[in-house]
This record gives sequence, structure tokens and C-alpha cells, in this order.
Amino acid sequence: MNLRELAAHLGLSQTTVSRALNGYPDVAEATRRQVMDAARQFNYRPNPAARRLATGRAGTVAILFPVERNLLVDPHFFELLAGLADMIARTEMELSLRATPPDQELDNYRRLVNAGRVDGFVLSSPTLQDPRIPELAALGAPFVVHGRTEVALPYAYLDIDNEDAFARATALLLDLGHVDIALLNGDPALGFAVDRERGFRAALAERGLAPFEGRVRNAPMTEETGYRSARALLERPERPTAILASSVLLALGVYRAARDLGLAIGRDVSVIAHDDALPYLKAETFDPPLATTLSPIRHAGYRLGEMLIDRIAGVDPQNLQEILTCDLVFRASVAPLRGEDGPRRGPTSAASRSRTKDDPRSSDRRPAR
Amino acid sequence: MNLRELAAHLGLSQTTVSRALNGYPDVAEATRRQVMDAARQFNYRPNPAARRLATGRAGTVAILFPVERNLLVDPHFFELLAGLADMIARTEMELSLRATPPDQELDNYRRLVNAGRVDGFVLSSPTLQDPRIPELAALGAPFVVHGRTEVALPYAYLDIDNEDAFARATALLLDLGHVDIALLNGDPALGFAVDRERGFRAALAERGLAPFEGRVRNAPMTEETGYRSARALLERPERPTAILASSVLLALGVYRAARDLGLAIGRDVSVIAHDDALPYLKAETFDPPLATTLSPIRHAGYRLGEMLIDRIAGVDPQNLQEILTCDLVFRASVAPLRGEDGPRRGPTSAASRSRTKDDPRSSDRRPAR
DNA sequence: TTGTACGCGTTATCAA
DNA sequence: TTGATAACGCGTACAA
Repeated sequence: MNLRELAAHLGLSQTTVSRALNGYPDVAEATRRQVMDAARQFNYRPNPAARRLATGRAGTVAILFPVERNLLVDPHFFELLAGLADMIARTEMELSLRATPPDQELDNYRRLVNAGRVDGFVLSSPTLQDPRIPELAALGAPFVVHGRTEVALPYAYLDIDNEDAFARATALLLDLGHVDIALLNGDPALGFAVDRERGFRAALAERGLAPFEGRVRNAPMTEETGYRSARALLERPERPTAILASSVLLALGVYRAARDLGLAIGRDVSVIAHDDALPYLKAETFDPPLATTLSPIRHAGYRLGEMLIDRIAGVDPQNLQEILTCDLVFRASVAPLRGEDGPRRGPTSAASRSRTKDDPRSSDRRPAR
Repeated sequence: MNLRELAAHLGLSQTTVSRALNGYPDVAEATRRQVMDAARQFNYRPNPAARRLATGRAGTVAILFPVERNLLVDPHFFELLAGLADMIARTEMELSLRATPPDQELDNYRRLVNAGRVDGFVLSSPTLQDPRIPELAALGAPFVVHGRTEVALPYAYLDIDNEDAFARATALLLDLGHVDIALLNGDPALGFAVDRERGFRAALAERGLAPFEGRVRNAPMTEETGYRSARALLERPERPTAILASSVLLALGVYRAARDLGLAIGRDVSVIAHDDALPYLKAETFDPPLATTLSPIRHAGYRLGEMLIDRIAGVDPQNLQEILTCDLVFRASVAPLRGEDGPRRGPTSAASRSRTKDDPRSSDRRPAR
């Protein structure tokens, strides 16, 4: 069923039917009702290709992600994608997923815009001076950013308050008596990593403190790097008593390193991580449960879809800037600093989780390796 | 730059230019060369909307995934998606990602096909009698399946030899003396779970054995369910001495459960898992390193893209059926069954990884809880 | 081997 | 308030 057939059936011209369907003002209310009813009845859907040809709009939003062969694609990216796809599916738009070699990324944006194949983009994981932002702005293409950068342009973004979240997490640890706190952060080229470090340092500075030597580490956010970093930090006698991690995967590595070294999470070293709520790896099922700064990334994807559609509809980017506050979720991976009498250095049995119940195992401690 | 302008520039008709570009035979070689050169020079790209309108082909392949609010989307799905997107990006096609409420999934396939909006689909995670397969076959829409089902239709698929992989893994455990082996499997409605269980049982049957009571467990493949299942299995005195897990995430939960119970992976309980090679969670970095049946799922996504394009081009589905053999990767999570003299039941220190070096810790054993 | 002419289904312009 | 008509850019019978 196409427009011509629908118009013929109604005894109207295509023009009128088209206008009725698209909400133009200059059409009689009675006519509109007729048209709408018939369209619904025949389950009429405008042909997107024809519409695209006629309007020049693509009816498509895209998200590009750089891939190198066998290279890591951040699982957070996909979780964002799930929310975005969910949102876009509720509209008439399509979501086009495009992989690109990293060195051709800007080119691809340009091409897609110039060819009119895409109406708007979602940018994720912006770097501090992300070249995509001025590029797309210059091209006049609508876009929304997941995160913020230092680019001095009025662009639409959705971000979490990373600085505040990590400042609050740090303050919590300080309140519990911790002083030597480490930060396992992501790639320092990424905006969120900078913000988190800033929050971390700010909270320390507020009490006249600063990070100890070598306590801030940047690396890709995988279990493996979390392990390596934590291991390097914790195996020395003058180890930090608390660790902030930028992702739950990093924290997973921290837990493994602690076990390796016979340290009990919570008792010997407190851990707080940022939690993007990956559905298959939950902080609350860690052992012990992992304290987090929480902000579900899938919801961010959903909201970014809404914002992008607004942006495409012409909403001013200044009015599309949102910062979400993270919840700080306290769990057993965090505990007060143990007193001077406690074994500040001596690693203890890894089987410490039962200590709260019936088996303190204070006699179970062994000397460090 | 469009076709008309290009033709005008060359002093040719649009028809000739179009035919030259699209590889029609009836065009002079000299003309073709001219046209090709000019097209390259002006960086001419046919307008996809116009082409779609003229040909009826959409130039788009799609992958649908069911989402319910806050529901788990399998991380393996996304890893497959990464490979698929990578492949499709090398073609002129687009990849459309579509979220759908589970109860409208079939409807969505129908609509997309009937409206001519999609040229082909990749189906992932097929159930045993997957209704999508007969539906799409009836619609005449090209599709390829990641996995196999029991549907009696000649459809294109790419699968791994799950039965063989789990039979070999089981056989390895049997060779090492294990008899009481458990299987932590995925949703039993999914084909791969059935195949794996079949392989598991076959290998046992070959030695006149069968799984012990309650040793086969089905559940979603998350860390949490892996933990629960393993915990239930391992906390009883008559526990299995080896566990097969259908995913690395499940194995992660198994490791946690073992630690909880003071059991050493490898020594007290051997573990093998299937590894789809999620880049951010590597079996080789487990502690101890996790033995696996390995088959990178991203590569499967890539290959499925190639196959789908062939299928759309008209290749017979019978000629698009591939089964990949998994590698069996031996690592320290697997060890021979300990002799009768060993503490078959008594849990031991979790800090067992150093036992191979300088500290056997044979005196370190504690009674079970 | 090349060109003419039309159709794909829609929206936009203009006149009625 | 409605309708005829012309794009949009391409592919393809059919004619030359």
C-alpha cells in the first residue's frame, strides 16, 4: 500500500493525503481524520527511501566505533548501544552501526554527512580535545556526546558528574581513616578519566593531602590491567589501604590481585569502583560486595537517543546539556582503616569473608611471602 | 556530484555511465575506463536512497535483538556484532541495529521484509525450534544463522562444533581420572546448550558412564549464576571433581564459589569453560589460568557478514553451512584427579597457586567449614 | 554499443 | 483548503 493507492482509495490527491499525514496545518480536520483512519486501517507506511529522496533527510542516526583487528572494544560501548537502539526503535528512525578503522574515522563522518546518509550522530568516549566535535560542528551535522571535552563549542552532551562522584568516594574513604588511596583510572586521553582524577585530587586537597607517589595509574579498563596495577601497588610493604577503580572490570582484577597477595578486600584494602551497570557483571555479587559510584550506562544511551532526536529537530545544543549525579553505593568492600595495632603490612588468609561470622581466624595470619 | 552531472561532464548519457559503473557487459571497454576514472576523480557515490527506490533493494542488513527493560543482553551478542559491523563496513551495505520487544520480534521481521527495508538478516542464539527460521524462509528473505536448530529447512548457518568441543573437553577430564563431572550450561532452549550437553553425555557414555545426579545445570550465563550453581554443587561432601562451564563468565562464578569454599581450582576441582574470546575477560588471566574450548565469536560475526552477502547475492543456502572446530586449550585449571590418599573431600587453603613453587602447604589444610 | 524515456514513492511548489 | 505537477537520483526496458 503506497501513497497513490491510499489517495485513490480515499478519492483525494496524493498531496492532500501526504499533508494530512505529516501534520500540515492547511488541511480540513474532517479530511485529516479520514486520512488517518484509512492509513491505520491499511497499515500504510511511507517508503523511507522515497521520503529520503524527496526530503534529503536520511531518517538515520549512526554511531561509529573504531576497530582494529582483534582490538578491544569497550563493553561499555555496547551497553550504551543497547540503550540507544532501544530508544531509536521507538521512533521512525533507524540506527546504523558503523565500524571504522581508527585512522579513517573523521573521513567517515565527513562522508556520511556530505552524502546525506546520516542525520545525526552519537559520539562516545570523547577525548579531551576531541577532533570529531569541531569537525561535525563545522559540517553542520547534529550530534550528541556521551561525556564532555574541553572543546570551546556549545555542543549537546550527556555526562555523569565524574568529578563529584570520585570526590565523594574519596571523601568517604578519608572519613573512614584512609590516607594512602590509589586511583586506577582509564586512558588519560579520555575526558572522564581526567574528571575522575580531578575529583580524587580535590577531595584529598580539601584535607590538605595529595596522592602518594605512584598512586595514580592509567590503563585500559580490563580485568587484566586492573590486576597488574593492583598487584604492583599492593605487593610492596608501603601499600595503599584503599583503591578507587574506574570500572567494575578493573575492580575484578583488583580483587584477584588482593587474593593473590593474601589480602582481604574490605579489611586489608578498601575498594570502590565506578559501576556502569553492566548487566552480566554485578558489583553486588562481588565477594565481598563491591562499593560503587553507580550510573547505569544503558540509561545514558537511551537518553542520548532522545536528545539526538531533539537536536535533529532543531533544539539548541545549549538546551541539551545534562549532567547526571552518581549514586554512591556503600558495600562491604569498604571498611574503616585498621588501627596501628592491626597488621598494617602482614597479608592474611584470603578466606576472610567468613570472619564476620564464626571464624575470625586471627591466628591464621601468615608472614608476607 | 550525481549521475547526471557525471554523465554531462563525460558527454555521455546517464544510462551508459550507470551501466559502466555497475559492471554491465554491453559497454565499450574504453568507455568504461573513462567513466570509472571520472567517477574516482570526482569521488562519485551513488545516492543510496535513489538506488534503493529504483532497484527495490535496501542496501541494508539488519540484526534484531530483543530487549526488555533492564534485561540482560548477552555480551556475546555484542562481540558478534563487532565482527559483523567490521565486515559490513568493508562493503557498500549498511548495518541496521534494531531493538525489539521480545513479543514483537517476528512481527518486526515481517514488517522489515515486506516494506523492503532490509535485504537480509543475521540471526543469533537460535532456539531449538526457532520460529524465525521458517518465518523468514516463508518470506523469502535471505538470512544466516549463528548456530543451528532442528528446523528441517536448508538454511545458511555458521556454527561451532559444540558437541565435539564438549566431548573432547569431557574426554580430557576422563583421561585425567575424573569421573564425577558437572556441566554448567546455558538456557536449555538454545541449540548450543543442547549440543554441548550431548557431547558431554556422549563422552561419558563412551566409557560406560553417565552424569551423576544433579550434575547438569542450566541457567543464564552470568557470573552470578555460575557462582550459585557451583556453590550448590561444591558445598556438598560428594561434590564433583571437575566442572565444564559454557562460558568464561560462568567460570568466573565457579572460581568465586570455589574460593568461598576453600577449594583450589586445579587441585581440588578442575574447570574447563567454553571461551568466546571476549576481549576484556581473558581465560589466560584467570587465576589459575582457565582451560578452554576456544572459538572467537568476533570472527564468527565477521564470517557471518560475508556469508550473508553471498546469500543475498543468491548463493544457495546449502553451500553456506559451516561448522568450525574449537581449539582445546589446556591450562592450569585442569589437573589429574587426586588419588584416594588425597583429601577427596576436605577443602584446602585457597592460596594454592604457589604450591607448585616453594610452599606445598600440606600442613595448611583445615577441616571443611 | 549507446541513448531515450519512464518508473520507483514521496515531498515541495505553485496555482486554483 | 485542495490538486496538478515537478523534482529527488538512479536503474532499466526498449529503441536506435
